[in-house]
Amino acid sequence: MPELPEVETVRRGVSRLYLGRKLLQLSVTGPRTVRRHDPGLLGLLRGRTLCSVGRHGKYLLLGWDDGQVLVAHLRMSGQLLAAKPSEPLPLHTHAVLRFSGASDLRFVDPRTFGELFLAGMGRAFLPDGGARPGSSADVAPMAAKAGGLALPEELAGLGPDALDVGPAHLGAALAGRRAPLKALLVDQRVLAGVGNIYADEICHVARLRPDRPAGGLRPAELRRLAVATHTVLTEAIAAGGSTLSDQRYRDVLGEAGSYQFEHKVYGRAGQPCMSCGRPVERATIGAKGAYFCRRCQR
DNA sequence: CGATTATCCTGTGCGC
DNA sequence: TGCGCACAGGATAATC
Repeated sequence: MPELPEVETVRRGVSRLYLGRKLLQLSVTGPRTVRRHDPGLLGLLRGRTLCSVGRHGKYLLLGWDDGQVLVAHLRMSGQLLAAKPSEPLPLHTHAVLRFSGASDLRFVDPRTFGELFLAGMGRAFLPDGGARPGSSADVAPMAAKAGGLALPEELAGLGPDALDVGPAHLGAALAGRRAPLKALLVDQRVLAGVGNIYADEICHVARLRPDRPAGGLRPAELRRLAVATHTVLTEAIAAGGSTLSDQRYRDVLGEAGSYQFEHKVYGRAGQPCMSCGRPVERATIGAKGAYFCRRCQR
């Protein structure tokens, strides 16, 4: 469900409601939600004060006053919802953060693909207890920042945040690649934050077919792609993200987004293209549905 | 190595 | 109305 605009909307809500608040208790009931390390380690956060709320791509980074970072990913169906302790727990509530002077923050996730983990806690719990290949200090993530936080080592494989990429990065990352353009837009190692909805919307604004071989884009097309990426994501954030018909995505206060009303192609197969009127087509790229206009996008 | 697919889950909507 | 099936905003391990 949540892509960059939705996660950014959640980030702003968490920041507004919980920044500077002290965590009184963190309870985890879902066995799959904290799976990268011993769930009991989250007890280390008790008594800490939230001092930064960052984001890189679709990952939320909660920074605490002792330097710890709690990472959250909502995957397909996760939600972070503020609620008073007295309100009944929704089905599929897997974790509850209790704060001083604020509502509880609940992690609700029916499909259980989402996860929470404390950054930097993985190494000690690897079977061999040793260093992982490719994680040596000389290739450590350099100056990458996400809301003032250094990027945790677990996220070192991510590309730059999609709001930070320009034509130069895209040109270098797509050069020589034969995979469809859309497949690389949703590849988090290329750029972080774009998912299935926004890849289609970006391709439409850029007037590029999602099935174009990614390496074949000309300089002018790469510039359009970079501008479209920034424009679409920025406008989607301004609209509070996209809440589809299943109403699954909600911000921290339970409010729906409105960018779904501005979708040009996503989910609109057979309906007229907003630009030219030709019916929007649906193709399959990387086992996912891809929507585009054959006339407007080439 | 790069590109494709199979898998983890629950919920929903569609066709029959 | 009810049932079975396909599919869903993602990431990643396995396979070709």
